[in-house]
Amino acid sequence: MPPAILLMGPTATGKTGIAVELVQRLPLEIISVDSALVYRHMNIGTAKPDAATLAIAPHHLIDIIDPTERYSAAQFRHDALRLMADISARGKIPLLVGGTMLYFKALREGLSGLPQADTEVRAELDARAAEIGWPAMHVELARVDPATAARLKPTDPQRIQRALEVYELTGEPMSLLMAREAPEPLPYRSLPIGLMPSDRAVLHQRIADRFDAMLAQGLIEEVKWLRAHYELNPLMPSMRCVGYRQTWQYLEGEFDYDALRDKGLAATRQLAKRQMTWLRGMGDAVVMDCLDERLTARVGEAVKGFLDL
RNA sequence: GGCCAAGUAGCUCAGUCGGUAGAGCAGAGGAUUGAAAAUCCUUGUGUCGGUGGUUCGAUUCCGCCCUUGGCCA
Repeated sequence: MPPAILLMGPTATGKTGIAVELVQRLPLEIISVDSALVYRHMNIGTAKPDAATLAIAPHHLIDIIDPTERYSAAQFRHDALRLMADISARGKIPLLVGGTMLYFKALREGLSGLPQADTEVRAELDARAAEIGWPAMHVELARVDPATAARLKPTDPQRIQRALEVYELTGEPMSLLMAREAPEPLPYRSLPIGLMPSDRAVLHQRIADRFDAMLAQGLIEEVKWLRAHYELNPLMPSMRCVGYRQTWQYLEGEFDYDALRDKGLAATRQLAKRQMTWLRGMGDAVVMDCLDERLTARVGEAVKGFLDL
């Protein structure tokens, strides 16, 4: 199996910097594993690498859709596998870098053969839920797919909707479809590296500094621009991204500038925490301290060792 | 200097007609299969500003002091 490097870590741990270093020294090509970097014109709030950086270190899967569109873990896996095959065929090694842990999981473990999202079915389910409420929808799910209903909380609208959607689309319970055939694991020999901060407070400080920098660089202007150029609404995945959601609310007058900062910071910290929970659950990852001064060198060593260079 | 109001969990506050107190937010831990930077679950002992007094018992009532805001000088 061809080799691949996976560099995973929470937000604000310096993943991009390391990837840019590595790609200049080793025969690697970067694939972004990030559900927010896929959006065009969402640059400041996503901490997207700038044009100069991208010129030195091109990233695949950045700027591939408009903010009115949606992406998914399945779409990512499909795109990433295609790119990885191309890169390997070119004699290079794919370096997957990012913080969207579900995408990493989907890539590594595969996904079941389920139908993709269907806008119409979702709209119907939303309309019905607006009438009877999600707990009642959960009861309905229990009738057609008891196993999935038992696994889901009546308070989790997103997953209840997905399970009902799968049933609507296929006539079969999601739990059955998922049990029917095992997902296909990643056909690559991979080195998973996970970045974690040895001191949470330092990460929180970095997050604060970075969010302040985003505000100074014009995050609010960026969101205004997006609203002026696209038909957006606050329920779209792009506008639910950390920073964008809070800025949207600020622009709607829901709270003032200080609250925007506080809520933006809290949302970023919570994101980092969830990313770390994922990482702890990935037992096979080589964990490195992102606060280590020699981190880049250590990652370089690990990669070279793995590739036998 | 005088009068008034407020001082309770990291923050914003509720409450106890006297029996040592609870929400939201934040924080922490967890889940996670086509929205995942999403969605959801679990988690709250803190000299109730300080100090005297009344009382079987005070964070709650009374006195004094301190701090903060406002008004008057």
